Amino acid sequence: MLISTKGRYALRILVDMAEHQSESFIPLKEIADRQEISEKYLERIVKELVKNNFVTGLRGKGGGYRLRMEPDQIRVDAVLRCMEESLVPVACLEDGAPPCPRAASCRTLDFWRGLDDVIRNYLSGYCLSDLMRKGQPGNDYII
Amino acid sequence: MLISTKGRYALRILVDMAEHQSESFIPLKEIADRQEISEKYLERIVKELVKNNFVTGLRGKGGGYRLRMEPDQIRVDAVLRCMEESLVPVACLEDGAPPCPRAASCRTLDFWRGLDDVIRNYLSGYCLSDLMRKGQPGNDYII
DNA sequence: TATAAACCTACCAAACTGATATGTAAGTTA
DNA sequence: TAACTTACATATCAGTTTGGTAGGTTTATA
Repeated sequence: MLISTKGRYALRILVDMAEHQSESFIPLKEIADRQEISEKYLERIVKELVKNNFVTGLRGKGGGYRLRMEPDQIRVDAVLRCMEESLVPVACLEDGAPPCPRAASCRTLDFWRGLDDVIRNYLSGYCLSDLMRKGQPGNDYII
Repeated sequence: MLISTKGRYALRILVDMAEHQSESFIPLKEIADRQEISEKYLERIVKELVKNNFVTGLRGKGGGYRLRMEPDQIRVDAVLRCMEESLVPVACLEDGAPPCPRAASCRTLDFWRGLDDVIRNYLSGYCLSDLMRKGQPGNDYII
């Protein structure tokens, strides 16, 4: 599986926050209830989102989490990349991977690179606001 | 990882066979040597290829494996699909998956479907002969 | 009969996945 | 100040997948 629950849940959390944006903070319990995901598991995920500056947390009563950027400034691939640490379809293309000695003569490498490009391309076209309105990117204000 | 070594090795095995096609059979040891993959591990992979009718095996001295179809009749996605049993980027889209009760209201489902489409589309455009000449599909006879 | 090959079955270590459990720290309100 | 609420921290864990290895059996050829 290219994308695990961590990546999927992270997106759902952020979309949820975006759709319930206000001055105040949203407690994780609220999101967990709405999204029907265990609060404890969400904690682990939100932690990453905090570390990567997508959201801020505030402790104590009235606390919770809040987006740190506007939904149209949060790129989906950036979110996924911080949760998954690799969105590459095959091991050969891994970022830190040792250079394959067969690369020059490999018949399949270009094929995998093409697949990687296609995936990258798709992912880079979306930001959080695109997911909120369930439309395709670039289709703003069509009504 | 979307594609494991099994899928990758399977493609390399088939390309290797295609490039060394003849009347006779190619022993697995030969392929293993050329591809620098353990013969024992290849056994497991070729077994699937036999079961799925991509290759035939012949036992005994002078035996080995041989393609059962022309390289331009073997689609890459068919090969991968029989090795990986799922080429879907997220669990929600799994074939046998129980229908998600949140599907109707899910903000991310369409996004994932789009990703799946893009991947499917790319994979379905290639067959073994495309990999042999390291070109793009449809670029036949440019020289 | 010796040999080479496919074929078969079982096992295994390491990593990854998807969590749960049990706290502690920091704010808010009565 | 005590109670409460919330984020934040750390450890553990069961199950699955991945990428193999080991050892043996069957079938064909020379």
